[in-house]
Amino acid sequence: MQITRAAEYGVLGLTALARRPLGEVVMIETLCAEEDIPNSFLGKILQSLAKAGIVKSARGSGGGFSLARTPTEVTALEIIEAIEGPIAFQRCLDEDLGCEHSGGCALCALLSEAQEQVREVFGRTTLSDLTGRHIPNGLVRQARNRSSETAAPVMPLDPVPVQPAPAS
Amino acid sequence: MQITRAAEYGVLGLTALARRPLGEVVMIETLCAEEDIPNSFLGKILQSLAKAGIVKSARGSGGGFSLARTPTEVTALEIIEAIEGPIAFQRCLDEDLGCEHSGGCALCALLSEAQEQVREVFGRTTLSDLTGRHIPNGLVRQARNRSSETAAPVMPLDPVPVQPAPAS
DNA sequence: GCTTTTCCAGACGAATTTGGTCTGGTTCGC
DNA sequence: GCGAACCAGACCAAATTCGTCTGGAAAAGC
Ligand code: SF4
Ligand code: SF4
Repeated sequence: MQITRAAEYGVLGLTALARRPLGEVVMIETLCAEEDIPNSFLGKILQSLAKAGIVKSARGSGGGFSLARTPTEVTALEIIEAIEGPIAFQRCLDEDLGCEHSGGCALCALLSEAQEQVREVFGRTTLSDLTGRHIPNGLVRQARNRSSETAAPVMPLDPVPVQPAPAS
Repeated sequence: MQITRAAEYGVLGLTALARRPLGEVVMIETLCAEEDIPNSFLGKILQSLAKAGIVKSARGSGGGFSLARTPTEVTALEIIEAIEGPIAFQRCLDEDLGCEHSGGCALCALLSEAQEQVREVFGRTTLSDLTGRHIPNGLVRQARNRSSETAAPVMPLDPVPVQPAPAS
């Protein structure tokens, strides 16, 4: 009953991208550093996202990834399903597999209801919503490392030095 | 992003039990036949349910399992969490593991919201709700087998011969 | 007290999924 | 042409899932 790491990294990676002006091209390595994601893994994840038309990729020197749409028009549901495939709580709710009992199965009905709730929550949350209230995980870790050098054991999480919102 | 088979079988097994008068003792084998569940697997699942105080077990000849509470007082959430452990969409939402970024992580907030929705749906559905609208999977399979002998390809799912609701 | 029947506890293991890495390409800018 | 970057897929280790199996232990009946 967990979201996979791939989906988690995918969403986080996109917030890193969405934090920038629309259309800016960024290398995988940069995104990984900002959100603390294993480098080559994010590469693979972004490929799925590119196929789904959420990001655009540019090869060659000066290349990287950029958002294909504005962050307000990309939902978390799209991102997650692009990476993990359709959300399905059981095989009966998966289009491909199915279950012969699904007609009269009470559990199937219950799971279907729960699943719809999840899709609703993910579906109404856009990438820009997420980016707005997100503190880049990489920054958090850096701050923690610095403070441990200077002996303070717990980091107070001061006002965060995120880049100012794009004036749009 | 799936409910495990164990949880599925657990819920189905309990509907089989709840279909009977409260307190009736039934053997694993009988329950398995009714809902089409691998025999020894259900044994293990029922052990967790017994530890959680949802069913009572009786050893020896004439033994088996019985519900420890009325079906109206057992929620699907209890059943599922007794089997799978607490529902947690990510490590940050799991009490034991946790994640150091959880403070400022937007994804964590989103997953938390989705997860609460699921818990709400499961929490308000009782075992008696489920039993009420459930057609035992074993019966469905038997009917299918019979109809395939007599050549009818699709089974119409007639009014089902489930035992009448306990007059209570 | 012996036997039969049932659950109990946990070891065991095959299959699948997850969480990545690596390699050999391909495409682009220069 | 060269180097920087993505691309496609093979590959792999670890974890999890989905069970089975075995040797008990308790209860009932004789
Ligand atoms: S929940 Fe019911 S319908 Fe869905 S897979 Fe399980 S048995 Fe089949
Ligand atoms: S969602 Fe955010 S807080 Fe939760 S585990 Fe992932 S990084 Fe940590």
